[in-house]
Amino acid sequence: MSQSFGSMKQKSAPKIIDVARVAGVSTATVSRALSKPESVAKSTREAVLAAAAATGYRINVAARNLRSRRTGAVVVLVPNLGNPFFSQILAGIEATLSSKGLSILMVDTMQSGTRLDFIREYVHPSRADGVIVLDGSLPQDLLRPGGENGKQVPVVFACEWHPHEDFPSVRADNGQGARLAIEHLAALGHEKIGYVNGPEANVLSQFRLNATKKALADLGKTVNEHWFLKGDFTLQSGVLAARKWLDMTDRPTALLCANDETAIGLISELHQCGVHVPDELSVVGFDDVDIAQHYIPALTTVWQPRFELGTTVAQMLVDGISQGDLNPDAPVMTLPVKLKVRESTAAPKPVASKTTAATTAA
Amino acid sequence: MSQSFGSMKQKSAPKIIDVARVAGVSTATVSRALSKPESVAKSTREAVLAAAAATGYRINVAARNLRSRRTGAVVVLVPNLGNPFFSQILAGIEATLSSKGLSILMVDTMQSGTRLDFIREYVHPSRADGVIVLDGSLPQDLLRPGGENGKQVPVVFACEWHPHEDFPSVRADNGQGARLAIEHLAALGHEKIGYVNGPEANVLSQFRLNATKKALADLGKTVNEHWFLKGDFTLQSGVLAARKWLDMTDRPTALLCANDETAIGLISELHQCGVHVPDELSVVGFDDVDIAQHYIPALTTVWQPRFELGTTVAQMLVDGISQGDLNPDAPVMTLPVKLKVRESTAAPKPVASKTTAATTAA
DNA sequence: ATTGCAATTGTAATCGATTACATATAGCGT
DNA sequence: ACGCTATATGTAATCGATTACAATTGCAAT
Repeated sequence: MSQSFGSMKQKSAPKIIDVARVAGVSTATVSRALSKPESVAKSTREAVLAAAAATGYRINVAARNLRSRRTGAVVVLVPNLGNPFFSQILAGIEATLSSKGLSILMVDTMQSGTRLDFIREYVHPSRADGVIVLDGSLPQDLLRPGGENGKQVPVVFACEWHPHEDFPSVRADNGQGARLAIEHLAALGHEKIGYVNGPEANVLSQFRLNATKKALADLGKTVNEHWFLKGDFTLQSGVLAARKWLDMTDRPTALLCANDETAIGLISELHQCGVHVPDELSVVGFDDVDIAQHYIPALTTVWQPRFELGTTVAQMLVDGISQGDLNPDAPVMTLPVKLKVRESTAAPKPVASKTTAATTAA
Repeated sequence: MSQSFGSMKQKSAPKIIDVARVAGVSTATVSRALSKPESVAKSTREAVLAAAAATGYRINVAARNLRSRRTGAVVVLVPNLGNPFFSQILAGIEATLSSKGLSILMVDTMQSGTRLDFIREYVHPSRADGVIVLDGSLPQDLLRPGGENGKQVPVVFACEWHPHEDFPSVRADNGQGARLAIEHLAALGHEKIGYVNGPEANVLSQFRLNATKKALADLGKTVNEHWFLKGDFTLQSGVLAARKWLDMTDRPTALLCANDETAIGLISELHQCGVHVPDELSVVGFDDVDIAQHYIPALTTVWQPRFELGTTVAQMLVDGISQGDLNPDAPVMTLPVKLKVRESTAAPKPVASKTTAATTAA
């Protein structure tokens, strides 16, 4: 009854030569039939496919990669996988890359932050065919390895970018987003408009901040530095911003936040303190995360095409990989944004102390 | 002035033999010095390391993988990368795997859903050293490939699992979570308690649903099928649940939702319709996503240790990989949950029609 | 019939590391 | 001094596919 008789030998995984034998052709033909089907005769192709199916053949990726000097993988450097903002972008990247047969090596630059060498490992032709960077604050030499010797891995940026380098990149029109938000607030009648920034070192923070100031200036509004608060994109930084706002003597009547998390943290803390949005303060977010329209109040915010950002940057990289080179003239694609006006913004409430209310009357 | 003189030959990437030459040793020694440093004399090791640094040597991963019959990669099958619920878990997985030098191949089973073969590609020893599955609804044969021939890839589940298979898995104590939620509602005085389910096919949905019914029964509460609504974990399904609740003649006074998204969609839609939570309906979520405590009202919900779920499942897999085998007795780890009582739950409002209010008085 | 070209297929070198096995050296007990 | 073991290193086979190059075949044009 024992099953361990000799004939039951553990046949190891079938290799290309096994398929070749079954199909009655050479390994070269099998390889071609599988990877470049149009280069073999129809009858041969069918025989090979049948043999592959019969033997249960599965290609050994390492062997192929070694010989063909590619990896079939793209490294994605994410600042913080725990941040839901990136999930839609990643989904877009995944959709495009997987449709091209490329796999995704996901690296969290925050987790791995202590060991830059760990990240450096991945930015290398033997590791990946290309790199997508969602983190604008990585040291530049990490992405331009080697210098003179050997080929570089194509690198593209999405969302964030390196201000002083010219890598190809795809981004949302952050400047336009800030401008739309400020114009919306101005149109509602706000004169005293502030801003809650993201991390100072972050290129998006800087860009949105500058665009905000410019838009305010263009509209002839006061740019009061006291109304420009620091933050770091987290819910908690919104909470802190709320407390700072409460402590102010001369409060802005509207705040644009560097992202939705900040806006939500801000509104929630104000709510805890009995301050109502938008009655006492108008708040605008940035990104239009899924929750935004279901927040209470529904958040007025700048929508970004996050999924498309992902698909676009992935496509850009795929094109670059297949062309062999990527930086003809470092294209920068800027995708349009939209302002979603919802319930967290309203006209400022008439100020009791001043008699500006009178001016409203004819 | 031309730079293109002959001596400026394009030196290709240095290989192990180049390092060996510089260090004055054999390739075998270089390999050992780099991967098993303790097996080589101290002086040699230093010489090799210096030579590696001098030449700028970077290992060719494909070559190593081919020879050593491993991949250094773990496949993570995510149901939906766009869903922020998974980001914390992924971050935990990333933290643990990257600390072990394993890279992550991220595959979105929803994106790739139309082509199961695409996913099958990844569940193979030549592609990955192990697989972490966050999607309980994948066909089983996909994860148990081949059958008799060849070795299997170790597979572990996190969060979700296969009800009829015994893969090792790590999960939150969903039953306890549902029970805590129901007990909390009961303690507040609710008699009419309902539930908004997730996708019916989802194992979490089923589990939470059953635990909810059991908890209700144990407490002697009515289990009214009309109060058990369908859903699918999305914000939108919460919105629909709200409309169904509004349409009811005999409404429950409290609803437990299968996840936070549903709860938030529910509350936001009720808010739009002028119904106040928790005054007119108590709502409990599940998962404690970051936003939950900053929602208005702050969401009472069941907290799950998401990051730890990730680190734990990754560690389990790493152990399994190093032991060569994984399924000694298919361990199932259940991590504890906590109920976070916040502001979306309150005692039910006294019913006007009945005179039950009188019973409250002594 | 012969040559030339295109379409197919086969042969064998090759990708770059790891590792089984062989060899050399050093240390140590008797 | 001898043999024995442990440690360190070298030699060369090996992982499993791809692909340059050669060889074959069929067919059309001359």
